[in-house]
Amino acid sequence: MSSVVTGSERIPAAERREQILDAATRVFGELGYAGTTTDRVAREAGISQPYVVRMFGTKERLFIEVLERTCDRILAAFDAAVDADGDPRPLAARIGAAYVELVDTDRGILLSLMQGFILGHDPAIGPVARAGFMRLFERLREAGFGPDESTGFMARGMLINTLLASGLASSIGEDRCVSELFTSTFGDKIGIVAPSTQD
Amino acid sequence: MSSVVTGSERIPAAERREQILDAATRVFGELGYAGTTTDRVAREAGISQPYVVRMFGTKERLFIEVLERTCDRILAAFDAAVDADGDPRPLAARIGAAYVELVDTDRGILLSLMQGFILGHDPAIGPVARAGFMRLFERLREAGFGPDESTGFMARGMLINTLLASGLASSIGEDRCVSELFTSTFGDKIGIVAPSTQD
DNA sequence: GTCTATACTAGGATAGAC
DNA sequence: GTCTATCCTAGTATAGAC
Repeated sequence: MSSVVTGSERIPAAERREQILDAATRVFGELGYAGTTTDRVAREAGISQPYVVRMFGTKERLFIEVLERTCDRILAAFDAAVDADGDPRPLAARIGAAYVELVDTDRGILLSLMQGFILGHDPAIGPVARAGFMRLFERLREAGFGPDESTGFMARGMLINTLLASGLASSIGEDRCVSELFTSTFGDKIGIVAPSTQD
Repeated sequence: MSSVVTGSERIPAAERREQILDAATRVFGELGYAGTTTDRVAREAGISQPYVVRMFGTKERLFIEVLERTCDRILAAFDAAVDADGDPRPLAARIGAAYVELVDTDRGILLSLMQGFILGHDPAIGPVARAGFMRLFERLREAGFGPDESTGFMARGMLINTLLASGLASSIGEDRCVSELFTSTFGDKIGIVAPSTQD
């Protein structure tokens, strides 16, 4: 659950920055770059719209910061999975699980990254998104996976992102085919995405 | 190569409709729903902005029509691959190749569909996008593929869409890792996405 | 560090002529 | 069937007070 900010006390800039980035990650993930307004981000962060702009210069720069932070976090999750010696599962299973668990921790991370990827045309954002994508791929290669296996990982990741973004998860249980699809995609981790009954 | 319309003679509504849908498919695919302006679509179709709105009512409806048409075309390509008795390759290879070849025919199709998937939050567009996604999945199931295999197909499709949208294709040859990734993703069909040398 | 007020532009949609 | 003119809202960004 992401902490929803309410008031607007006078707090250190660095901390406010993080709050804004958290809010922006959620909103960009849901509405995309063009669909997001700085005002919406501001309200979710509990501050005024001009302050968001003041702090990041432009909406574009805000998005780029979100993208980079997002990518860093996924890499950190990969690294943690690689270094988890206590875990008896094979490396591939650990990294896969780490990615799926990010959905639970903060799905804005995966969604905003996905939004960045499909913005390749944009002269400022495109290069950042492409670099992020390749950093993820390269990290898999460095972890010892071959080209095909790494590509397979990325493919499954893109499917996960798309399923989350599309909102299909809420039809699990209603539609037999959707259930099949999610079971194949998430395996025993399906509980993370399946909506609770009292929705 | 998509035919770029220039003039604006008086032509039958049905034909104009198709021109607009073609243009809209391209533009939505590149810029996303929120990022696309009806004016841009109009200019690409060689007509005035109000006429686009006049013909489709709202930008939202235009996008929904694009989405549905797009989905129909992909299903048609799948069906053609299933029914291709002359082709000696196994069914899985034929369907995979059919999807990749759509990139060549009209990459706007894949991109605009992807843009729809990512818009699940939208109350009007979300349901259409989800239905489209499931139609594709179900068609694979009907063609005889199991849940896991069908899911694998969708995953590879989402990766292809993401790679196209991100614009990474233009770095093939420049970056060793990018080349690896594209070779793994597109196999011997890589020529379709690789940019020609005199770019 | 944070706000209010506001300037300015873009863009969807409508009216109505031809 | 298609255009021009235009309305109106939304949204980024700036100025400047507190």
